[in-house]
Amino acid sequence: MAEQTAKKVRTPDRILSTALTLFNELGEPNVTSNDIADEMDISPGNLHYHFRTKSDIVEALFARCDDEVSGLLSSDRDQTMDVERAWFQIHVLFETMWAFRFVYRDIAQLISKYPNVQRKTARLMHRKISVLEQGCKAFGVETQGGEADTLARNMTLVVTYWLSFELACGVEGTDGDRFGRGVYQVMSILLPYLDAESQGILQRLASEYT
Amino acid sequence: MAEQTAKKVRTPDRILSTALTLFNELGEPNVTSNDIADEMDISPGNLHYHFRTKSDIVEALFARCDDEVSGLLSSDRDQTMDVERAWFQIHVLFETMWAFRFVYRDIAQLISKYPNVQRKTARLMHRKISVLEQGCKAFGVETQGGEADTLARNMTLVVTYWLSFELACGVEGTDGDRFGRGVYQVMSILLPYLDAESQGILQRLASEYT
DNA sequence: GTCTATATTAAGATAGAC
DNA sequence: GTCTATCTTAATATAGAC
Repeated sequence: MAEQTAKKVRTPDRILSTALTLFNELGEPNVTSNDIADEMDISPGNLHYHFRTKSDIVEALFARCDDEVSGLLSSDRDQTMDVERAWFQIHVLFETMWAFRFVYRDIAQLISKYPNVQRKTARLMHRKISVLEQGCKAFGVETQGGEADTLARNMTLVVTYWLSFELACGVEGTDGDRFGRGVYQVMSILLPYLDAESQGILQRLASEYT
Repeated sequence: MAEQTAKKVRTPDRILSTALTLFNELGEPNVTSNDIADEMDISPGNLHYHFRTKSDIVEALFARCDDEVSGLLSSDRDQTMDVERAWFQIHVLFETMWAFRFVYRDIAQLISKYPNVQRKTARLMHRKISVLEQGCKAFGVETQGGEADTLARNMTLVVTYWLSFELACGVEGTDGDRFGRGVYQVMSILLPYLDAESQGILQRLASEYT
């Protein structure tokens, strides 16, 4: 044990982080298990010793992604809500999704191949909607007539597919501050429902971050 | 020629329509050229005679999809705009996208595999944004400060990814009137910017179609 | 135009030595 | 734990007969 901690990063972890890098860069379907082994300078046999199949790697990474996003959704629930906090939380969400962007890019493909992904994704989507609906209500959006639900669905959709959308539009991969635009795009759905002061804060944040 | 029109549908067309059905049902990456041949009860060799590669089939279908959506975007530009017309046009857009849903489901994958798809998709996205921006302006959304642009981007995003979103949420495939919700979801972004009368019409349409 | 039969390639998985 | 070498399978592409 003491020896293990002293040693370099364990091979299983290196496999996962190398796979994540390649998946993000090239798309999961375009990366073979041999590509991963090559990139790490280990043999395919060795890779197979740690993860019997490529599916195991994908599912491990997906589970990690699901955990991290899930964690973000459950934090700070009893805090008071204001525009700055919302901006910040959505920004953090984007950072995490960026770290696992292959998941969101190829989600349909992953869903059709892995039953676990299908289940967890549906669950997470509904949690996102519900968290954002609470957020909308905290900003005073009407609760009767389902307006908060409609808004929350749109916000969830924009959060989830913003990176895919930029890819489809052919936006260059300036990974630096690419999230500002996305955060604003999400928050702008809420804009007409905010009071004048909050609107001002949102506009200020937008001009600072884009 | 006269003989051809008398005959049954030509094989190349049957290949395309069978491929489209299977791609939509199972996802393009999960359908092999042999699956297509099997489904049609022709031999793989015969299929290959008409389309040298599977890529050729995919690109032909994508081009057709691009053409149809493109056509919808350029129609009726000088007509006056009202809520009912907008609703109808977005509904037609959904129907076409539904007919080619494999394209939108696996767009990232297609983009990374086919350079043509990348180019055409980026172009189409920008046209969508621009058409919807004109629409927003026709409904009186402020043109200074880029509000119309922000709204149009969100609407484009929701139009484009609504079907993927429902898939990810685990919504059952009730292909009947599944578009009403989507159309409302798109139009709801515009809702706060409409005058009272238009808002009423939109709400009526929403309750009729969902 | 359509078939049968076969070749090519590449991904994924395994066996056994070190 | 790691390697080399090999096997299986499946997708795709081709050749040549009818």
